[in-house]
Amino acid sequence: MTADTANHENASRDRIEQTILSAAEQVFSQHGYRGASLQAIADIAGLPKANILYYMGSKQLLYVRLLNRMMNRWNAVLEDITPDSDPAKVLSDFIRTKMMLGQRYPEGSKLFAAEILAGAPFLSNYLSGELKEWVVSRAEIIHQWSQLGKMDDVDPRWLIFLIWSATQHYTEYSAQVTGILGTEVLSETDFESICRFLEHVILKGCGISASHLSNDSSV
Amino acid sequence: MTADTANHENASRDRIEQTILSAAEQVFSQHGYRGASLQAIADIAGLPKANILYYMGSKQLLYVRLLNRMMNRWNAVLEDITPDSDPAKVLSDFIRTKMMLGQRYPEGSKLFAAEILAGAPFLSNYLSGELKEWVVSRAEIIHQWSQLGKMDDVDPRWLIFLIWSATQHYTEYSAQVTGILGTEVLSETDFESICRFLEHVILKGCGISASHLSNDSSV
DNA sequence: AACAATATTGACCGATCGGTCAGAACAATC
DNA sequence: GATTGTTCTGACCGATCGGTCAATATTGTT
Repeated sequence: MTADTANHENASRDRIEQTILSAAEQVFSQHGYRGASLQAIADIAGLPKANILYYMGSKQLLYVRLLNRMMNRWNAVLEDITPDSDPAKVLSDFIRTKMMLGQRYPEGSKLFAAEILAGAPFLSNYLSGELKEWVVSRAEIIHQWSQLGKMDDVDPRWLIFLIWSATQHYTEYSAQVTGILGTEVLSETDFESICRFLEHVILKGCGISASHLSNDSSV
Repeated sequence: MTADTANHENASRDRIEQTILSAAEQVFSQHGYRGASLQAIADIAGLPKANILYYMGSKQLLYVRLLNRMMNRWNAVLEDITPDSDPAKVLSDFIRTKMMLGQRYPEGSKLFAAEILAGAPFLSNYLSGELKEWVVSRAEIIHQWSQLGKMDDVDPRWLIFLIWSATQHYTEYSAQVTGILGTEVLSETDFESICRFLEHVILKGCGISASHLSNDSSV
């Protein structure tokens, strides 16, 4: 054990761990915690099963590590809004950011969805703690927007849930969406069309004038 | 084997099968196909595992039977709309019906969601067949509403997906919703508030005047 | 009562599950 | 080149997986 055990920079170990995490994300996102097997993860990673456990300790440690990695990616969203912010800009940014996060981390998003479907056994503290506080604080600011006459007096919690669900749908239900559209993946054109549609409907539906959007003629 | 094998009315058998289906719906909806075990289903049903297989044949047959049962519950939604229909009434009915279906069959809805998350291995034909045709035909009618000036010229497919996702969210993400709200279940007041919110935002967002809604002051 | 059909279930099967461990292989230091 | 610490992995463990089956219990018919 060298002196810099904690902060040593072992590139080989990091690369292997990333390989395992990526493989595990695929399997967990498709089959959930119970349905995933370490053997399947090992096969995708191209490593013997014992090697997975050598690096990750246990199935559960690997799983919660993936959950934490995904939650960290969601930070910094809607973090710096104030009552003075422009609802049109904030909400359309929110919509686009969430859509892009889903496109960027589809497996991570599905992993999170599967965890919630299972009743969130590993995330109940997070949901009723950090995330609840995040929603409550954002909701207060949105409510102030309403009182300032910037938008309709809608319940901010339902608005947040609406944007979450509408954007997540295209990653977590990608199998349904592509099956119905008849394409393998969502095209860039469709992606842009969906973003414009959501911005149009949600902003207009909340009585927000699209101040900074000049080209909203075609949705 | 009696003469009326196909249409005999064995109440005992029906009751047992319903017990098994109900127990299986719980387990499959939480853990997906792979993660569910026949032993867990048997324990909830209060029957020995061999009895489950005697009635259902196999794990896969039991699973597809649950999928079919759930899909049948979704029929008759938006079936009788025409270009002459009132978009406000049709869409608000659509929203409320989907919200109620999610509340009525939470396990079935989650089962469906888990199947989609896994890549829809048992439903790909249904998605690209029946369901695709359903969406295309409904989209055509909605598009005609736009051309008749009844609503904005939005892409009907994204509108359908929006209503699906926004309503499903409260059943499939119930663990997240209740964790954030701090309540165990969704109250009747919240349910009504959500319905009104979605009607308000989606109808207004699509440029539909709420003709038959007299009390939309508080959303 | 006798017989046939159906329902029930404990015992068992090979396969796979998550996890352990001893030892081989490898790398770094002296 | 010997020593030491780390990485790697085949073999193995008890438990559980979906599924089979023979034996038993129950029910229905005559």
